[in-house]
Amino acid sequence: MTKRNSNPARSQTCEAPKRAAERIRESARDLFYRQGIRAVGVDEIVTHAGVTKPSLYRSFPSKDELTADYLRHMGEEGLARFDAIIAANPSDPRGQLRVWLRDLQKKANGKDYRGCGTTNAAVEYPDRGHPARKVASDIKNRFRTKLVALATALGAKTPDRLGDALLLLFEGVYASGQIFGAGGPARVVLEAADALIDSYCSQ
Amino acid sequence: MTKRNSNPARSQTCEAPKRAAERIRESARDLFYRQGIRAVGVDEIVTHAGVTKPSLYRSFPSKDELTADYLRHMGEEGLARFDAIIAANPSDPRGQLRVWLRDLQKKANGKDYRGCGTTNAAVEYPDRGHPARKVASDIKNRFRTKLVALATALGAKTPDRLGDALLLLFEGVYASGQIFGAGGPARVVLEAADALIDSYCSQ
DNA sequence: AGCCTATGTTACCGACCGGTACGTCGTTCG
DNA sequence: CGAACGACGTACCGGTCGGTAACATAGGCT
Repeated sequence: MTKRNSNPARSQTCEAPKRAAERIRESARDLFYRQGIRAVGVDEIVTHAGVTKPSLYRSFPSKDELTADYLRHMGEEGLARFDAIIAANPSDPRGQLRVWLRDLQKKANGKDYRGCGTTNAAVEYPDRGHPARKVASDIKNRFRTKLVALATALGAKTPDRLGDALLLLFEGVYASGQIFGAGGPARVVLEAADALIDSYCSQ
Repeated sequence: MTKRNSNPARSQTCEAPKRAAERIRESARDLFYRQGIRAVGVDEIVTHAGVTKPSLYRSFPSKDELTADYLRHMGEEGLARFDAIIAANPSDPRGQLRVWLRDLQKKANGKDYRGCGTTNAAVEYPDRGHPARKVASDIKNRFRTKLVALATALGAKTPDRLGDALLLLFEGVYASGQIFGAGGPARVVLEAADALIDSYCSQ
């Protein structure tokens, strides 16, 4: 039996869907990221969440839409984290990037690192009409824009190109991190980024 | 291994009745690469190949093994292509890399580019015990070694690190190519590689 | 009280999944 | 010739997939 929660603060103003939907979101996020989206069935999700299938389909129209929701949440969170690091180190763009990269590198060295969930979703759903793929593309485009802004702050001669070069590095860490694990190519990302910055900012 | 049983008297060339196994291989490669492995069922493969399911299971013990075979063939081919470019431009390592990169870039600009099938397979099969994943890891390790050799030829101070930096770039092109399509970050890979080489080779 | 909303319970659907038992055909060769 | 053999197809299996219908229950609200 699932334990019943006694939630005294029951306001209808925000987030009326109290438990089930959120538990499903968390479970889906966990399972989708670790095992891949197509590899996880809805039965596994509801079991992991301690709810039942109808509860899932009351909150989400389909598995595809649940997937899109998963990507949306994770993507917005990632972009917000990026912004937070930017805000925490004002007027030091190189330091901002370093913090972000070191953080990424640390995660990429984790035993069960699985790369970027957004990129992975794009791999699993190549069809550009798929709801999950649309969200993934949106997130990636916005990240690309942020990197161009960062490259501008870094003083690049061609910021859009430095931003793209850095994006290549990021995607490289995502992929190689999950393929090679600790000790993989991701170990050089800091110095590689420095090399790119120096090259694009020198005159 | 498939049994060698071609009859010399019967076949003028291995042409007219293309063997079922080979048709299956080709179809699997086509479908797996374009749509993803988990997205393609064995029924779709045999239909596309114009054969029937038992023919598949006579040549391959399981879908997982067919997948491993697909990755093995594609990977060996890719590594051989790399070697061929190296051999075609002796004593010009930078030129070798440029040829390889320009070729990759051209493919990455294709309308339905889907990145590296090996990387994609690793994304779809995170379990390191899976036969497909094992093949993928092997191919990637060998590619990494080749890049270190190239970095050595380029005269890098720390060839293993330049090789890894270049590998990050490659994986970046694979991922961003299929996400952003033409006009994506892959457009800067040539100059980014040059920047990395210069940095790692300068003293 | 009586409703409303969110959830659980059970049972079910058709489609598709990977995989197989077994029959058939055509060639080869004693 | 005709038996043996290797290549292939027909038909089918049990399980799982995403998704749904119908009904029960429990608690908060007016």
